[in-house]
Amino acid sequence: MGIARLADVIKEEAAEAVNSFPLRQYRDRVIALDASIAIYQFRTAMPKLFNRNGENISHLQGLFYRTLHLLENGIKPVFVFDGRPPDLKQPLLARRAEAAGARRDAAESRRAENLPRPLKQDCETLLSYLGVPYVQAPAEAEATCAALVKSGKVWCTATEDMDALPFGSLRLIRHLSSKKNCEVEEISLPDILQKLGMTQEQFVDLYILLGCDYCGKIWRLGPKKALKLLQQHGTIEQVLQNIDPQKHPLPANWDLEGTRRLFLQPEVADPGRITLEWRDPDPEGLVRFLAHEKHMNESRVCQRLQRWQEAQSKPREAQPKQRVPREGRRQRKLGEFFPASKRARPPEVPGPRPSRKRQKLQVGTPGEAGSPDPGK
DNA sequence: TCTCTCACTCGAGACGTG
DNA sequence: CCACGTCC
DNA sequence: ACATCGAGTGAGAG
Repeated sequence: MGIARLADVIKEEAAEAVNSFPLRQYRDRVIALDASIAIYQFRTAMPKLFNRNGENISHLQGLFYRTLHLLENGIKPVFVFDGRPPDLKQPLLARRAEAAGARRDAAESRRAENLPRPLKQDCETLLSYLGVPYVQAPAEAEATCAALVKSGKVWCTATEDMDALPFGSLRLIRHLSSKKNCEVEEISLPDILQKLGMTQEQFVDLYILLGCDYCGKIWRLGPKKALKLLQQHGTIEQVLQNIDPQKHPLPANWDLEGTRRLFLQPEVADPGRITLEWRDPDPEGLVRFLAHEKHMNESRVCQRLQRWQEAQSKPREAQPKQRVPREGRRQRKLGEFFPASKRARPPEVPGPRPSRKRQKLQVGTPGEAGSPDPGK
């Protein structure tokens, strides 16, 4: 909610903290993604895709395509799942549920976990077959993403949500999708703090004044004034002593300390106890799971996997100079994806299998030879 | 008059083809 | 390169 | 087996 405001403030007052880089610069970088947000977007924002059992599989399709796109660009993604929402967020969730209407007991039972159980399990299964690690956050996913960045295990957080910044994610990238453009917007937290002349604590205060999800905001105190007053007085308490309480009433049940603590000492997964490993995607497993079990269009799955494979076998695209030694890449042929039996295939598609020869997929080991650091 | 805030609406992903 | 229709 | 979230407008207050 207050996210747009923060984006505006940053663009206007700390434009130097925002840079655009081509996606290629993130080759070999570990990037944390908020899984719940992505999945929810796939599920809601899209023409819903139903398989023959009437199950909505938009999230699988979306996650499959998007993750392969990242892998093709040499990115090492790690997905972070939301845990239990903090108590301070309950009023907001309740309001949303109420606005949504009808069912409050359903909302009640759903409070513990954001995503329906089977939905999440499907995604975890898919990620496992893709060889991509995922992390279960105890609370807000953004908080754990930030902790992973701070620990150095992860290079940056990829999200459209600005929450990661007050949580302390040093780098935040946006617009990470497979658009033609391939330009990624990177926001540097240290640069923001330096340009605004603020500490992280003051930045959190700013975020609170802008109207974060965890507590109400002060009436008639928008981005411009909030920034100016905070820079002038240092803390929200000091700001409050310098504005007219009549004109700027505080919201009810305003837990300022609790909200600050939520950002500054959030409940996160311990990065020290997390090991991130990436394996090659398992094409056979993917076809089995997506096409046979979940009834995604089989030829589409295979086509996409094949494209991924071809991209693997010629990594020269990114760096024409540095050639990956041929020995470094082990190539192995896999059996046919399609089991010899054409059973599950209803004859509705007359000629869906044009080139049989290309159905053989090869698994290549992604070159460990990395490119030098991206910007700064 | 201009700036700022707030309430509202709308679009949203990835692919292949032409 | 873009606009458009399909994905199940 | 349900409803998200931010960017972009327009009205109104200070």
